[in-house]
Amino acid sequence: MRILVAEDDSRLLTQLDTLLHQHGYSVDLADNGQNALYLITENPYDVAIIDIGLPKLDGFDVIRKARQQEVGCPVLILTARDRWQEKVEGLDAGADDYLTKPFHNEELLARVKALIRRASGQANPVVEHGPLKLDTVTEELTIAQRQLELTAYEYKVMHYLMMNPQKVVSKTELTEHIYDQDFDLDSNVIEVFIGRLRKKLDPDGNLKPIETLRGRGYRLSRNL
Amino acid sequence: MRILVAEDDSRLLTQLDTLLHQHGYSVDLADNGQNALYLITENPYDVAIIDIGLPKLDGFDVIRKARQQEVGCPVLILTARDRWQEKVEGLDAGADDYLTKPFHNEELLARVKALIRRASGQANPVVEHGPLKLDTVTEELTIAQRQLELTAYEYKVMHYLMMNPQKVVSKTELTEHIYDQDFDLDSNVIEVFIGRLRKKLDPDGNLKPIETLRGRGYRLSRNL
DNA sequence: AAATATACTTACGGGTCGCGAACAAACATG
DNA sequence: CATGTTTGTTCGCGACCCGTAAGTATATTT
Repeated sequence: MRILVAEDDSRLLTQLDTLLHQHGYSVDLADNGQNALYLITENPYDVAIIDIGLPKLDGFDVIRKARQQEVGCPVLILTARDRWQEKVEGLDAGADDYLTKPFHNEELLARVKALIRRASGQANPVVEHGPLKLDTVTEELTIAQRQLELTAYEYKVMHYLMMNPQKVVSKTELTEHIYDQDFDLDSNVIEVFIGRLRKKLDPDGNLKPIETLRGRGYRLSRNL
Repeated sequence: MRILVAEDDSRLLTQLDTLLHQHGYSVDLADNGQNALYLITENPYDVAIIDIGLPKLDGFDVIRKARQQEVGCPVLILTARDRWQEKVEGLDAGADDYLTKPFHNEELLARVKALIRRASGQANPVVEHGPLKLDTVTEELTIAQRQLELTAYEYKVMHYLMMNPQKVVSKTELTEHIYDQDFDLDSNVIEVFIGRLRKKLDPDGNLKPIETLRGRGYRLSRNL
């Protein structure tokens, strides 16, 4: 999952960067509104965290202009505690949630997770698809009661697939959501991870939980 | 489905080319207005994506002159962000939708898909014809609940036929919509694909879902 | 009925794409 | 700093898909 963070206080910016990285997100950063707007229109983020008091272009405008251009990604705004009225204006501008500074890391993470879930139409933190069960809180994947040990990136791939069942997910799409800005799109990492996942999910090779559609992408098998 | 892209920024042009190719469209390119106008009057595109700021002949003129010559194909115009007022003039000139640069790839694809659907009078992403059901999101075809595995080109042929039921579709028409400019029209690929489709759709040969009208083309059987 | 045109079938080659194995690099851990 | 794990690259093999071409069948015309 890929997140945009727009915040001008550089201390807080790096803090958010490391925090989100630690929790497995890919992060792009902006320290002013112009840049934030550019990034959010150019890349498919799963969440954007935007401070209201940004230089060059304030957070409200970033959101409004992004929404004008039909950017659908969930937006979480940050406001100073003594400016809580701003939350109303922010939500009007098209934000989805807000948080007043200062905040607990856990609080932020929880909101982010909630937004991602809501966006994918999953109210529940446990995503199921046939015998597959993915608990997004504990990051555990089980297949037919058998629990699997996934590495961080294996988890990311699986997570994205489970969030988009019944859909053909191209390798580019996966790459764009799992890595940040500058990553070589011609790499074959995705193929490698799909391979590793298949081996773990289905060592004997009779279930075929991940289907390949030549030239188009991957899809979770519907008959499991 | 075949698309014309008219854009003078060569970076963006190639980006659009690859993006659309990745998603299974045939693409013709123009980097100036004159060429764009020539191509759009000469070929049956399913969508045209036209930048307003084209050299030699601007996007407005391309659209106006094309409409004068009764070119009916849906047009999506691209405008710079700070020129978003142009959208009004563009829509007046005969465009069907607009998008401001920069934009999300996903956004563009969504618009293109919507235009194609709208043009064929299909509001719904699932096209049905008798026992045939084609989901344009997952690219899955089912016939009487039985799901078929189609290859990329088999899908394209089927898609075009389903978008034009009750109509005789000639081989040339199919070729023109499925391939781009330089493709040998004397080839018999279409016949081959029709054959492959028939075998998959109707292995026993009693339904005859695709009829041949000798000398004129093919049509989906109306009594299914 | 023969000749011709059109469509269908089949088989094959070229090329692309995806997969797996092995290796290298980056990172984490003690 | 040494060791083990995770991540990402390279490369060769194999499978699949596309398009061609040649031969066969079926319709249409003469």
